[in-house]
Amino acid sequence: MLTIGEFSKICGVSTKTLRYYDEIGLINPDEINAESGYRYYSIEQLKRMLYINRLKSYHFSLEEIKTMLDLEEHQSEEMLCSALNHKRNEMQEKLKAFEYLVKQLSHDIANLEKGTPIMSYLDDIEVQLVETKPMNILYKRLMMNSDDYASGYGNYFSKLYEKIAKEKLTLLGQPMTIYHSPEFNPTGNDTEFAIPIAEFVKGTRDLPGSLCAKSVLKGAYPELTSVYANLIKWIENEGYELILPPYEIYVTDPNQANSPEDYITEVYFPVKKK
Amino acid sequence: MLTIGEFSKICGVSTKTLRYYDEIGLINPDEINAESGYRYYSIEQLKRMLYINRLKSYHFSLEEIKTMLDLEEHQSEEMLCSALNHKRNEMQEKLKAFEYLVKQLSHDIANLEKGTPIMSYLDDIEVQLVETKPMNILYKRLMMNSDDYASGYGNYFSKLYEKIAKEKLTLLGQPMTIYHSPEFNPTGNDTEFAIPIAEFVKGTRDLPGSLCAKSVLKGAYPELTSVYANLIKWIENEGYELILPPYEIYVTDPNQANSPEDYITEVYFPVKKK
DNA sequence: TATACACCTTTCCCTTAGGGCAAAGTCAAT
DNA sequence: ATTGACTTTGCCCTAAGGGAAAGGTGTATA
Repeated sequence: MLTIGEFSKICGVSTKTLRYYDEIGLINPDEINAESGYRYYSIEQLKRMLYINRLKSYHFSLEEIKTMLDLEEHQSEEMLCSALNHKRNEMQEKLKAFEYLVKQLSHDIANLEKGTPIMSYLDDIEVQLVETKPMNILYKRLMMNSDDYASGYGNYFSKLYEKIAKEKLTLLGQPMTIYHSPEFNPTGNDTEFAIPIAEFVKGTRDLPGSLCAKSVLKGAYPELTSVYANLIKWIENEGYELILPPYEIYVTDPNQANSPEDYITEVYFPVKKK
Repeated sequence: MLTIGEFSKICGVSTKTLRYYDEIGLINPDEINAESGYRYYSIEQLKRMLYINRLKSYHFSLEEIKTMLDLEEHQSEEMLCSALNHKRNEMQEKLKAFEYLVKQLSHDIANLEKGTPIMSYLDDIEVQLVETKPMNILYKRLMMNSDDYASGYGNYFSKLYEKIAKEKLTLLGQPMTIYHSPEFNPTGNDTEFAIPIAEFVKGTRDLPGSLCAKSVLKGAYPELTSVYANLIKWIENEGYELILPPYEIYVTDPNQANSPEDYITEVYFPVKKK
């Protein structure tokens, strides 16, 4: 039998952690002295502890680890396997996010070394006034929550494209998103996905033309927030007001452009002079 | 002037967050109505808020962001730059760690799909009893804390190699680490770096030969914990006891082996029958 | 056998970056 | 004046422990 200190040194975990794990029932000492309250661990518990350490290194929460250990005992290996697969996908997403982060960070550093302040790109976002023509759009409008935001986009557009293909409709432009919620940003919930087409069939509507404040973003979608912010600022400063929901047009096809930095997105704010 | 709700929607940050940032002094509203306590933000504050968001996306803590914003005002761009560079290195480390993690996770999944339990490798760590010969080692013994653990290793060995080169000594084996602290694991603090050589010069000592329990690890260093744990278990089960500090021999040169999975490390526990 | 000292116990507060809820006050439109 | 949307503060909660305090144990040594 090992004292908590000995056990802790062997598995490289602090005694504090071992007491905490005892408390939440992740790993209980083999024996607890009834009088002194001293915890004693057996050498056989090492395996469990090392297993916990490994799962922790995979970024499972202690709660998840606990249920996985329970799974282990019920020998349901498929569920364990699916949990691991799920985590792997999650980690691969994070990996990609980190890669993008390092790239952008390097970009900002390069700029700063040239003497360009990091946020100066905000001043370089150009806003123009344009007059848009009315369009006939095939649309699908629904409430989005931020959960299905990432997966939802491609999904809804492909449904629209599917319909266009099946019914042999005539494509007239790039896909677009119209934000009806007052938070006109991609996590807003009342969202309309649309594609301009020629035919006036069921499921289409008119998108009226109007005077618009327009900005073009060349870069990944997270930057869109800045573009929206900038447009709002511009509208306020120039004395305009928003009269219709704003919309984005995805000029580059995400499936086709090689990297997020090359995406081109146009943002339109239908406005009139106050 | 914008209410907190309007400002929050524009920059995609919750009102709760804005109140918190006000509290910690990260971004204070341009104006606070003295009677109602309502916070009002100006459109000019957008830039600062978007800047904060960007730094947050780089995994800076709010504390760090605060000092960086102060730096900004004192126009000390070098310090800003160095902070960014430091963070980039940190993120690149994390990126590498994530890559390794995904690889190992995939490895475990593959094993599990073949029906091999994840921790079964523990049972496959072979322990042999060997008789080691005494060696003459050039050594450097010092207290390590876990901070300089990662960087320290290569450092101390290269100093030893430097001495061997300068004084034209004769190399007789691979580099090794001897753990004098009772926590015989790589974060232990009383650590001795050593390289076997032929000459009995100053700075060398005798490493006595003895009966040893030995395991060989093929894999990255984080796995060493398992090997140590396994050796301790084996010693206890077989009725041996440790009589001298354990040591590791790095059979593969980390600068030469291409990836951490190919590292070969031998772990020795000098023992005698109880 | 007494004592010193290392080790163990529990309890309480603290950490990050906010989220959730409640009670009460405020703003703007009707 | 009222309604409903918005805002205020205050309090408690999160995950995974870390740190410190006050007191009880185990064991090696004088």
